[in-house]
Amino acid sequence: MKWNELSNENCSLARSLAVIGDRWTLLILRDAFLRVRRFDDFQERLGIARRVLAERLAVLVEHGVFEKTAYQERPTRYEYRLTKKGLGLYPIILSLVHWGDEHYAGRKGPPVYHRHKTCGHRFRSVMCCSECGEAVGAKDVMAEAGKA
Amino acid sequence: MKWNELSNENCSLARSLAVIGDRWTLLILRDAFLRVRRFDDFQERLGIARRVLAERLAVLVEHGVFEKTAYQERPTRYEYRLTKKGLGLYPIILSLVHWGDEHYAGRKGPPVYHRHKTCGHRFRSVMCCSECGEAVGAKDVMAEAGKA
DNA sequence: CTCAGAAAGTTCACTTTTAAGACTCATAGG
DNA sequence: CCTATGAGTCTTAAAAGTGAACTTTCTGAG
Repeated sequence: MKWNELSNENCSLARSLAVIGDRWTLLILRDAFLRVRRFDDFQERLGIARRVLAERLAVLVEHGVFEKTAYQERPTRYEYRLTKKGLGLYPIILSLVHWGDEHYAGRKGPPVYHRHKTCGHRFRSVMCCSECGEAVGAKDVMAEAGKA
Repeated sequence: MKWNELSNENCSLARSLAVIGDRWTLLILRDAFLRVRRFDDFQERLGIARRVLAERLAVLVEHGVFEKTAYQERPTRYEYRLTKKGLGLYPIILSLVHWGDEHYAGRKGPPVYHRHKTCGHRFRSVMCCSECGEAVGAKDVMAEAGKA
């Protein structure tokens, strides 16, 4: 299978991966959630080849994950901001961070903590059921075929 | 940056990606959560090159995501089962599916629904705060440096 | 005016990774 | 013996990634 055929699969996971399931893309997104917005900042923080960064950003803009807007004229300079759709990726990012925290943090604990502004506590992300609000684990879920 | 240097980064997301952030790995895991366990079954369902599949499974076993156990002797045949650590990846998978459902499902709706056995309803995964239980969005979170 | 510098890319010449598909090996059944 | 099954390995060919230099459009300093 070629990478771009992935978006034709009848699977939401595959279709998500076609957009963000790339080595660099998730690191770009991580930095975006840390408010990095400019080409050179991404490039320098990640050490990514400029060609690859340009291509990934273009894909993400095309898919509406980032919005490319000028932050100054003369010379025109652009920045990349997460759209609403892009912000919707946060659970994915946070789940990845959380799994890494749990299994790969050293004795000093995880490199970053997350504080929930609303309640004021440091927290972990927990996956919950939209209907009953309880925490959900892999064993509590049954997959059912949809119409598509 | 080379891919294996990723695990040396002081970032939980990068360390997770070093293990599962690969094009194919998340598709393998998707199938694993659908109870696929054998080499040929993975290979056939995914259309992945056998060499790549063998290599990915080996990495995942090495990292304790899968456990490789013989399900018969003479000739010895193995199967790959998710460990507890592997089951912990479910939130990542489900978040990816959910984002795909939300943005790439056609008019027929998503290809797969998930039912919460405990409460009996079809549900979406919602990311919640471990402390107060409320739903958490990107804007509600503040990152704080840890000691590591 | 000229020169240096910034920001956001492009282009080029290679390396490294990935992948497709044939091939191997051990064993079982007929 | 012949074929089938499961779980891989091997060989090439194609795709992706890399680092360095180059481009374009301005600004500000000397």
